[in-house]
Amino acid sequence: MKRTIGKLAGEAGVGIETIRYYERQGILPKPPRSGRWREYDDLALATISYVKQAQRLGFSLAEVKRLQSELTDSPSFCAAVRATANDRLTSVEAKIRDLLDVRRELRSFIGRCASVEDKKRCPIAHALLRRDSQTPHA
Amino acid sequence: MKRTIGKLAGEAGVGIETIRYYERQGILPKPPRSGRWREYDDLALATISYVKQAQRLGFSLAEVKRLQSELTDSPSFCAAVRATANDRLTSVEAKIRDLLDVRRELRSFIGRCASVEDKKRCPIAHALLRRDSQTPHA
DNA sequence: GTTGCATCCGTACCTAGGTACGGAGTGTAG
DNA sequence: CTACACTCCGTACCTAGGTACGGATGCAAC
Repeated sequence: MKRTIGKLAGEAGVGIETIRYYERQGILPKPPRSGRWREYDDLALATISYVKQAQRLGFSLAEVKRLQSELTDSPSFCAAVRATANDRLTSVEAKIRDLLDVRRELRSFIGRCASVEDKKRCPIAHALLRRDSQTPHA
Repeated sequence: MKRTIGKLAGEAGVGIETIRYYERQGILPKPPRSGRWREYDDLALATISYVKQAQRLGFSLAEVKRLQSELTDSPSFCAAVRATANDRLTSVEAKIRDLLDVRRELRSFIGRCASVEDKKRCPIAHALLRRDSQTPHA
């Protein structure tokens, strides 16, 4: 099935400008034209949905593009995909650890904060205070 | 203790340009000058370290700035800080859930991927494939 | 008394992933 | 035939948090 850019955008759930952007970035190939207009097939739709899936998993467009090159150039494409996914898994796990730390600190902070109602006794207040009086009518 | 911008930058572990940027953004007040040069006191150092701590917990500079205004304007500064921290906690928890999902999907993907060595049988390969042949010597 | 580092300021640039704009051409429905 | 929607292209703009540049000036040491 053939469709114009607007149809494809609707089916893929992205904006028209996004598709043209992917084409500029080399993520989507330049499609054939029917006269002036880009003409997309089902493969283009599948490509966009793979890109979106990859983004959801945290891959950048640059990584997607690199995998595309490896697909054509490298005999060990599957190994390259696994390596990329493993790298990503490692950084996701690091990020999870970070966020668990942040959660712990936030909870502790909220607990301490709840016990101080007077901002004059709050150390945060002192450090955040803007001393605009140092620059009067400036 | 008084120091110039370069000294302050060194003590706070940030760049000189970062301090001038914070000043432009209204995060740091305009300091007094000794002649041409900015002159910072210990409070400026404490402010930067609070900002850095806030950033580590995921607050944006805009949120830091908003809290500063509330500090001067609102009698319930402590409540505002707690509300901001609670919002942040909620979004951190959401992000943790997202990342746990992503981790699960990545692991499953890597497992499936490991069982396919031939890229001709890989569905990813088909969707990522660049069909550059459609635009020869362009 | 000059060498050399620090600082001044305004402005432009960077990443990532798009989004918006403007003016022109074109396909299609009524 | 005339609206009107759709598409074309290049280019500028957006967020967030800085970073870099360049020419001028000042301070301090040798």
